Amino acid sequence: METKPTRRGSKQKMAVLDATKRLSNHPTAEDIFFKAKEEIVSISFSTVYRNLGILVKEKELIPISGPGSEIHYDHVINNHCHIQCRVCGKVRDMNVPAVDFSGILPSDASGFTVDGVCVTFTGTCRDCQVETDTKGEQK
Amino acid sequence: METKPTRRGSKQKMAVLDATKRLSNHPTAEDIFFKAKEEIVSISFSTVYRNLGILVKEKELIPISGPGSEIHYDHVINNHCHIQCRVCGKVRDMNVPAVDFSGILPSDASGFTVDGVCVTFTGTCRDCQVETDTKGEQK
DNA sequence: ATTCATAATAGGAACTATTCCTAATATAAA
DNA sequence: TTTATATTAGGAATAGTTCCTATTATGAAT
Ligand SMILES: [Mn+2]
Ligand SMILES: [Mn+2]
Ligand SMILES: [Zn+2]
Ligand SMILES: [Zn+2]
Repeated sequence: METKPTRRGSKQKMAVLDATKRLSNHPTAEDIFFKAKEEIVSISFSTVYRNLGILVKEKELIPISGPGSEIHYDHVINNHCHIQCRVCGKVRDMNVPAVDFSGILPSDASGFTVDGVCVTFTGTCRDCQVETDTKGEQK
Repeated sequence: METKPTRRGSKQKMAVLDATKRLSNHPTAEDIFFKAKEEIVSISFSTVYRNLGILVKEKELIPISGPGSEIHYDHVINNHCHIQCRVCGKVRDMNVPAVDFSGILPSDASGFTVDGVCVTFTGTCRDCQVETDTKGEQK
């Protein structure tokens, strides 16, 4: 039996993946929407969200959720750590070794089976450190 | 100059903290609301949220945000790790050493100053492992 | 005790990120 | 070309949280 020769990525789906890769700094769905719009002016928010969900399932992207309400997306899918600014919400990579969860037993994990780990540091980015009078709103 | 002898905790604030402690398993705002309601029948969601915010600022509680949309609260405020069920969203403690972030330099952190770290494993809790026919909806 | 200023509350509206729904359109197979 | 299905754009709905406001509780000063 063949693996079904199902439809390849649609133009929109590819635009979403491309936009995420070109933005590269852990963009939000909104960031991705506007970047993808540069390629496909008619693309909708709905389509971006749907394809982000698909791309996460296909392990082309990783979702990063932190203290802020928005989900950020990462096209670098290996296990690494992030830091998020408490003030402006921006997410960057952390240059520290990632936590290894391969040896964890269910007994360590309250009976859960473990399939991943997300290490997110919190702090203040350089832009937001410059006093609170210029309010840090940049991405 | 004295530290202002400001108002102690209100009845509602204490009820919120108490409810969180008695629930103990990383309850959500909604869980806390219903538990606090057992003590103060008139308490409102608004009051629960406001006091949760205050208690977090006062470091009486820690907020835990993960893949699911809801914030969970922990009255155990030392630095430890959690695991969240992908299916039902429940949060439990992880019996593994917490990540130490005290020695991290700004150079490791893309120029951020670091003030905390949140290590959240993901997986499937025991209740949600029993096939997908009994859909795992319990807390 | 009464007055006063202020802190906190209950209730509900507003907000926001995300998901869901639907009719229209694009695509690939037959 | 016809048909079946996948995907889309757009907008409505949802859900968790925050914000607003009139009312009530509290403690200090009189
Ligand atoms: Mn990354
Ligand atoms: Mn805990
Ligand atoms: Zn910042
Ligand atoms: Zn579960």
